[in-house]
Amino acid sequence: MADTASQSRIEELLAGLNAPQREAVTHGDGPLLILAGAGTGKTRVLTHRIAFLEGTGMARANEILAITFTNKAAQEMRERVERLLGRRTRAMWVMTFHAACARMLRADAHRLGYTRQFTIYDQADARRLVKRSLDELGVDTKRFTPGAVHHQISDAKNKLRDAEAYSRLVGSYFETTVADAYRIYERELHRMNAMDFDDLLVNAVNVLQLFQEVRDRYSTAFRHVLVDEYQDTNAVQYRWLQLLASEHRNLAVVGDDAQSIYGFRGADIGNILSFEETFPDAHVVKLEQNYRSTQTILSAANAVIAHNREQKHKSLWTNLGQGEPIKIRELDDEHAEGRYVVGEIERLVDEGASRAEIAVFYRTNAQSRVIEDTLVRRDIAYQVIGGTKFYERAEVKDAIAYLTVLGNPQDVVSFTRIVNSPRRGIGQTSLGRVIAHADAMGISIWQAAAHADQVPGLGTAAVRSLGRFMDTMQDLRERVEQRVPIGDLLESLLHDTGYIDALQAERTIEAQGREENLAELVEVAREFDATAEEEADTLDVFLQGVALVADADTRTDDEGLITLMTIHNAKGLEYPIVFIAGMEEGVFPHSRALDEGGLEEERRLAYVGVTRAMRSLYLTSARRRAVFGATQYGMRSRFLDEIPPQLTDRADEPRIRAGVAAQRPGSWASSSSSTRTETAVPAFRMGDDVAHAAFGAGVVTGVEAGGIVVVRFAGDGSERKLMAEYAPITKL
DNA sequence: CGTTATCATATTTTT
DNA sequence: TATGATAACG
Repeated sequence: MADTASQSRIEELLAGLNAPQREAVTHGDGPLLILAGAGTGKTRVLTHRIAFLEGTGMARANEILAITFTNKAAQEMRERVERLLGRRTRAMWVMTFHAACARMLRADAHRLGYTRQFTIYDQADARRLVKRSLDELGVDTKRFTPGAVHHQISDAKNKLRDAEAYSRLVGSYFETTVADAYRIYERELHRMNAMDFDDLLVNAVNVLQLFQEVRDRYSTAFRHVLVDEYQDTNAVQYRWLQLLASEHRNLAVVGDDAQSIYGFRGADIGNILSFEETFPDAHVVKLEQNYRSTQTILSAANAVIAHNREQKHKSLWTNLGQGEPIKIRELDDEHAEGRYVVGEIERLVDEGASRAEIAVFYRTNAQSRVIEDTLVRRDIAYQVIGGTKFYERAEVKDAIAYLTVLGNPQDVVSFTRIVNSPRRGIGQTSLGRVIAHADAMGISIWQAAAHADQVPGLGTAAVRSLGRFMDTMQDLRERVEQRVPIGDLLESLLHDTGYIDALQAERTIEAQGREENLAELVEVAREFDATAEEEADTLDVFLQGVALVADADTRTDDEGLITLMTIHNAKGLEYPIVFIAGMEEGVFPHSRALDEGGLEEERRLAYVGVTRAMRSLYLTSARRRAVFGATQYGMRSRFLDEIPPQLTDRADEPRIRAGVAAQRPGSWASSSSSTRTETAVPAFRMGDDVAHAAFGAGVVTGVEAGGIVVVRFAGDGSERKLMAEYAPITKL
């Protein structure tokens, strides 16, 4: 490794890193803990370290395992490493926990009684199966919702407790019910040759633990294991990492305990807090210099997080200067809050800010609606991150389920999904008979359906309908065996099964949208076909890949779009200008978190939110907010009070120094917003003819409280609710 | 079997 | 306020 060319390449690699970053990058063998505060360049350190290991010959590409939580992060990491190294890195395992486990399991799941085409169930599939398990037990699924039960099961799995271990630990009636459901659920999953997300991890650990030769194979192969966002790992992931790093002990983890916000999903902050106890010889590096935010923002974040007990002390600093104070505004209600936020956005854009630089965060998705309404009214383009995801859309899931059944004939959940979609006249009763018959005979659902005439009690219409359906499926399966490209397969599938026809028959805008989504899915498949190697079993590789993709990276950096999202979704991102709305007790911190002792995690969430901001930060709250229809009065969030006043500009309080206070004595928000809406009400009456800038001519069909008028528009016949004062409407 | 009406119910969610 | 699930009806 000592030739001059590579020597200079390494120097280049290290140039521009600060001292602790360089220390982390160049660390040799042995466990390494990198405590990286927000915005301190942790991805940089990770990618440079990988490049360093490879560049110096300390590890070859196929000896490196780099783990992330999201596909996006994995993709980005690979790209950055490739840019640093100046070459492709196909042999390197840079992927999510789940993808790595799925890949291992495709090779070794047969040892646990699965085939390599096992199906991966997402949360919705899993919940459906839990429901069936509960039904089998005769449990009232209203008292014990499948969601809650699945959450409990998932939690157990994440702690490496199987059904037996779980049942030994529990006492309450709810828990014993869960234990019974857990047992049936596991049995069913296995019988269907299916795994849920948690199983990917659990079964990977099982394979490694039960089969010495498998463990040896992987633990020898991976000379260096690197993990991103280590604070979010749970017990299974921890165990999996331990097994893989057992041979070389080169485990490098990067994380920030202050950003652990997925405890409700089983993430164990203890993994990072006790890393040094687990690995007494661990080298620890702290990254505290932040390259993102102003010192004011960092000081606020530091001050808030200081209120937590459980933490590794860190103190973020920057040389970017103080910057402007944090603006804290208290408004009357959520509408006034929305108007304030949008008003500020308009002002900032007028002053030259790009819309893409602005983000609005909130604690719960429900909060987005009011803000969206206001943005629509003011005609400001925006995008919401996190809504319904591409792969969770019904039509996409249907199409995937069709493919899944072709590969895995035992998969009852997928079969159930597609058998009557589009409508074929095979209802619950008929399907139930087929399933019961399959169970009784010990055959797959596919086989039972293929011989529908032998299913007892099935009506002639159902037999005929099933026969037609299975004929189509049989033909499609032959095409799978002929290795038809997946794009083509999918396309003919959608036509042969009548799916497209049914959508077209609907003649609605939504159906058209669904068709477009399906076209996009075909496109995804075509891309896969184009890049796939000439290997066997491409269908299951495609399906398992698709199952592990959350959203199709819809996050666009479109120039003209304001971005709205929950704070959870904001982790890892940065924006010059950030608004956090709903800073009230009960909303943020969320009431449910308060009940369950999750205050520290809420505070970490606040820390994450605040540290996303580069230049300007706005924190807003509403004195009054409609929650589920009813008005609630919430106190300002405690997190606001944890920010030292000298860092803030609070318009609702007399400021210590003159200036702002002189210009606005008293409450700024209450006087303006409430009076404005009330004066606007009498302007419109039922029956008034009006004109709207965008929708055209219409007639007022109703007047509601809060200055809202209902207008039916002549153009498209639609009826819309508009804010009289803000909507661009005029009386004729 | 499919449609409609009513009622309960309501964080956050990388895979 | 909105959605989703079940119950009753056609």
